[in-house]
Amino acid sequence: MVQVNENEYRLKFFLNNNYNRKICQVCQTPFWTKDKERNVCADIPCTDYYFFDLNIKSPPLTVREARQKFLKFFEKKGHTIIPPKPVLARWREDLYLTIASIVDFQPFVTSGIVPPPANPLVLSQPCIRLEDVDNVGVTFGRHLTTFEMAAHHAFNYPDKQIYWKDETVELSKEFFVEEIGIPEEELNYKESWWEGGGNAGPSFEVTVGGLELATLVFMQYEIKDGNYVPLKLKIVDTGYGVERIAWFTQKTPTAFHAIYGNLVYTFFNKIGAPLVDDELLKTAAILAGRIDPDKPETIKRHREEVAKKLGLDLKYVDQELTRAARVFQVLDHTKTIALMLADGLVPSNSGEGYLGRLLIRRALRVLRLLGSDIKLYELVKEQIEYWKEDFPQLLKNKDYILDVVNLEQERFNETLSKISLTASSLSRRKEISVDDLVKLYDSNGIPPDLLVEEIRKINPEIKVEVPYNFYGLVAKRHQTVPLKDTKKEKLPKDVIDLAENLPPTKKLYYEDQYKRSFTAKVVSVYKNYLVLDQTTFYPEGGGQIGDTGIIKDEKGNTYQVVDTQKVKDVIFHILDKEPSLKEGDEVYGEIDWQRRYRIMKHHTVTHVILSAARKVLGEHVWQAGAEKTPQKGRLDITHYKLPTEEEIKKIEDLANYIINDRRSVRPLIINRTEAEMKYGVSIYAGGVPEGADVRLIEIKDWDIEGCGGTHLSNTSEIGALKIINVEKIQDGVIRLEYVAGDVVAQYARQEEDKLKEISRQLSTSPEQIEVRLKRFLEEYKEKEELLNQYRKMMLQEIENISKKETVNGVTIYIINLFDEELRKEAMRKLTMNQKSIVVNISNKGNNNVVEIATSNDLRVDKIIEALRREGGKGGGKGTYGSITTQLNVDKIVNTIKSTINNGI
RNA sequence: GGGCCGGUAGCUCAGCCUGGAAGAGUGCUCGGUUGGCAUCCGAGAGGUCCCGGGUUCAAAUCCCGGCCGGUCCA
Repeated sequence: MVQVNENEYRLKFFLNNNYNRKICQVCQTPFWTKDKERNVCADIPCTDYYFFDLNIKSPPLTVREARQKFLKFFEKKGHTIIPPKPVLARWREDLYLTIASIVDFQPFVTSGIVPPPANPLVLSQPCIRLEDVDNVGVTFGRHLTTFEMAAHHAFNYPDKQIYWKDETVELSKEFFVEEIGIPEEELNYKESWWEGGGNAGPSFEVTVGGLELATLVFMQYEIKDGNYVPLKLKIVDTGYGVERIAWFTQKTPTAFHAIYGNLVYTFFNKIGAPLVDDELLKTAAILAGRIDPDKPETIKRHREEVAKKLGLDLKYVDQELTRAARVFQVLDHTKTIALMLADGLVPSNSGEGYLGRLLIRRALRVLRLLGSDIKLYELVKEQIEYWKEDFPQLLKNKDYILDVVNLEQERFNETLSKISLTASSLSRRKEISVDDLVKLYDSNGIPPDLLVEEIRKINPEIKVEVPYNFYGLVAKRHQTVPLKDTKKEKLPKDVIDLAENLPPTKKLYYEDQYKRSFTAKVVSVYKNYLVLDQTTFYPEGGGQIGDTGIIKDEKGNTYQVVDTQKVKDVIFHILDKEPSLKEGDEVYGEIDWQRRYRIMKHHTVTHVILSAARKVLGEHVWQAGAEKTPQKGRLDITHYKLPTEEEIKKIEDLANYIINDRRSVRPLIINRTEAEMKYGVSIYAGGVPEGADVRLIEIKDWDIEGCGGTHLSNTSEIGALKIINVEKIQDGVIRLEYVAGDVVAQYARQEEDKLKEISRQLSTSPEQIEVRLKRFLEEYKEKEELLNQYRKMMLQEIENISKKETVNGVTIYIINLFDEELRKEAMRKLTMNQKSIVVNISNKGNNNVVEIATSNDLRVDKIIEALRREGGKGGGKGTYGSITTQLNVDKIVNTIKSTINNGI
């Protein structure tokens, strides 16, 4: 940690209100309090939870009430309430999940590029953090995967100060004292330091009765090369734990009771787990601060302490708390699952989607350990019911959520079905190592606890143990040096460097998307890369490939533009050869319009299809990638199963309806914050653009999304759409390929040509191709049967066909069969009788390949050895061998005979 | 984004480490047993060992590349 100047924390507010700076006797952290007697920071693990014993004025608050109280209070204090963002941070390219309220404003607001939606503002942001997923339940509410972070933010610009440290601390004091009714002496402001996302600053943790109720962060530094550089934009970033406030006021046995109310009992009931005594749970919760998640043995100790304090049998306590912890874990996970899916997460085996699958599988595993056969979706349904007013998106996407949970359960069952097979094969061993368990879990997803349970059923004696830190060991297997992001650049490095010093190119294709030609001045020429002051050549971006065309100079030279690329705002025309141009020359440019127009059709139709897919498949559909070329369009969408043919037809029909409905298409450029507030984060489906303003493409009453591409001005120009291919490219991602406009005709022609070619090869007409093919296949089968009959005949006669000699009581058959199938059968048949050897000699290039088989009372070894001595190469084992040799047939046979003569 | 595991008969898989004739169970077909079913007995059909390349006299097996599936981690 950095050496922090003490004055950062020495606020006027503290000094004027008789707060004292103390040092915690346990953790040595300085903190501020009005209580002269206090010498511990009132935070776990320096103390146990003792807020149960505090007298506060507030009535018990549910999560919703706590949230409302917070929002209303800060609204009263001049803050504007803004709505929360989704739990999936899709406006961020470096994060999957919304882990804090400040994430909503990164990176564009926090870096000062765009203003916040209001200033100061207040919100309650549902967040998801999976770091502590292993600790949920066993700490009885200390750790959760989802929580609401209530926050008031103030953005202080050099020319516009809102408020800073004193006001922030005072606001928090007023909220806690006046609204929650906490005696001011119980408030503690722990000095702390916060760092994240390249920023840093001092912070206070507000602790009361063992609970950290809020953190107040003052973002005032940027970390540059290890140094702290003061920020121009100083941000008040606070985070109040809504669930903690609810628990604090309700004083229920555990935080789960406070968050979920009656749902706790519903879950115990539905899962079929007997309830656990409240007094036992409360004691466990009070002492939960003593658990150190990094030291699994502390969980064991925690239970011993609970048992001791209540004078109960440890085995009983352990059993009861284990059961309760598991039910709590299911409670927590099912809420998080519902929230993730409601915001459009599609479970997958990698990327964002895996986070959903992970939680679903953890929940399913725990249900199994609880011995419950309830369907997970029934529990998720309860969560939707419980939270529907707080998070309306749950109800809106209920069908999708339940459908996915059900499907995921089925998939997990398939994985689990491997357990019994694995268990029975492992149970024969005496001992199973932890390493084996880790490998099985890592590679095959077999949960160790379930596996061991199964193995013990077969073999109770076996030595096997699942260590407490099992999942830590799994994580260790994955610790590797992170590879540098090897982004594929479309331009060589020297060209990219060149762009650094060039002015941005004026984008004529935005002024008029239909513009085909233009004149411009040369800004820079490097090899065959040409930069102009303005251009109508569209550079590759947003999935739309770069334009091609021609550029002419005043001397009458014509250059082909083979591709167009950009580096930031500098556009490079890539020419077919190095031009004889210099800075300042005037040139004329013209894009290949036929090509570009097709690209535009494929681009606009992509937007039409995306919305059609959302309408048909569900709101969760998100663009995972796209490419538009003159030949076809390609759109990758997130969806949890391969769409049926019916669904694809519906999408196609719907899109064609919009095309025929002549919808206007127009670009609009608006401020990013305004765009987000108005249209939501779905405008980022195609990626997150840079800059303060975003360019949106609006198809009237149909679709709106951020896009930098060139578009038609009306959907009717698309003409027609045909989806030509649908495939699953990875778990949770479906690829659609399609053609539009006159390319549909081209595509039809291609298919027609293929059909004609096939017909030609089958010597028939396209009309009769099916009948012809059927006949053809029948004939093929008949021929094969015929061949088999001949083989059988040959086999029956094999003794007569082969050359037969007897040496030293051993019968030698010499054959020469090139049909491999027949040869093998023949060799088998002839070696059925004892004391027989079959030799097949066939020619291969200049060599003879000798295959030797014997009846099972003989061995080939000596013969092989003899032939090797004569220069052959090869080997064999038991009753079969083969060797390649230059010897002629007679020599081979003689060698074999003499070997047998000498005793085999 | 990265790691690991897998792809062999319709299905479930063994064989691969240590290269040498493609296997088991189940299902299927036929026959026997039975009043019929289950069971049992016997026979048979069924294979691009994922694809491509390399090493080798010889590749399901070893090496490299690709495709597909599973799984875990971030």
